[in-house]
Amino acid sequence: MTEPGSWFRVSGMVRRRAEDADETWGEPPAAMPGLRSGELARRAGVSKDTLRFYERKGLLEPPRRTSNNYRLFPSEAVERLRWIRHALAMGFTVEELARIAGARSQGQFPCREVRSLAAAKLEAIEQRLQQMTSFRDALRGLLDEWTRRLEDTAPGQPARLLDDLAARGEPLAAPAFHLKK
Amino acid sequence: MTEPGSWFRVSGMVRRRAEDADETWGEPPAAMPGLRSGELARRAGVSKDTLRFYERKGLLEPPRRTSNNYRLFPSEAVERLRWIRHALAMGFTVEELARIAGARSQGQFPCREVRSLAAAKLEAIEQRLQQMTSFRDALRGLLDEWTRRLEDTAPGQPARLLDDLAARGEPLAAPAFHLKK
DNA sequence: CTTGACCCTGGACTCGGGTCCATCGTTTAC
DNA sequence: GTAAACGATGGACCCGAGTCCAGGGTCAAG
Repeated sequence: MTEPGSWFRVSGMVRRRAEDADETWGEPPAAMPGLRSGELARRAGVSKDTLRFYERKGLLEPPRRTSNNYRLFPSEAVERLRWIRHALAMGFTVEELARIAGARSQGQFPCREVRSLAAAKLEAIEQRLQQMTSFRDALRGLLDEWTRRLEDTAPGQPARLLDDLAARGEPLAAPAFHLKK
Repeated sequence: MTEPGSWFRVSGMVRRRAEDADETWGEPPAAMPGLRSGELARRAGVSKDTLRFYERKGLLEPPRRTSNNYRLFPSEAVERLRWIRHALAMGFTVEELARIAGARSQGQFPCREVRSLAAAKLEAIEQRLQQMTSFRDALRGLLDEWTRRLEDTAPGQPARLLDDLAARGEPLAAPAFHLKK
């Protein structure tokens, strides 16, 4: 179509500004004005779809586009994604991060909110830890007993292990944590 | 619309069998042949929908029906639901329970499987606990630091708390646990 | 005859954090 | 000129454990 190196877009659309010099294929140049999605995805260790997802959710602000509508992320986006991933790992939700990111892009620095959010997470996690710990203890006890019982039971015979569960009073713990996949 | 073929309700009603004597309203009679869904749901502390759900999933075996197609559960179902709830709380999945229940209704007693499943759960939980614990420690440390930093920062000024996250190496912990709802 | 309490059904919806897909456009290499 | 490799898009789909809904049937009492 148009020759590489000096290409105009048919009607109007004048490209060929110095900045765009690197909007071309090949190696990611050192002083490139930005990263395309694939590149960013690779560097940040997430999928391109995830990038789009974050963008939709307002967690990543819409990057500028090259003339052919490709996303061109600033290289800081890599860092941004790092903290997104850390924060998610911390238990922040995408929505919370979106709020923070939103405030930040409004020029605010919602650090106090961030901190109180984090404090709340800590709280939640402590609680969860307690639950899980007592749950683990109960489970461990149960297992020990089952093991003993199985030793006394001929193979193929019922040991009715599960009935022990029903025998206990309330459920061991609230089913409040999801073991993920 | 009287589903054809299911429990043939021909032109006349085939009611009035001795067993159906109690299929009537009012108090749950003492020696009733079974519980209707609402009653069971209430006694077991789950919703009727949940009962249907468990039934669909093979976790509860299909109860017999009264002549008007109402479910009539044996009263042991209450116990059954107790262990279901306990087991779910333990981290068993519905599917696992369905397998166990299936084996059991085949006349097998998969106690050893049950135990090893439980052992796996314990394992998973221990792991999760470790993750969460180290995560909590990191988060706590971060919070402390943030607090200190905020004290040194004028209100409205950036403290860039989140940047700390990105500064760290790998994500604090795998985002492997869901904090539920 | 109506009201209200109870029951049935299949299928859609929920939540969170993405993933997958079909279909399309753009650029480079053979 | 044509395939390969990248990019874009909206929308459907996934997991798990249920919940909710619309549209019906059944029964006793007033």
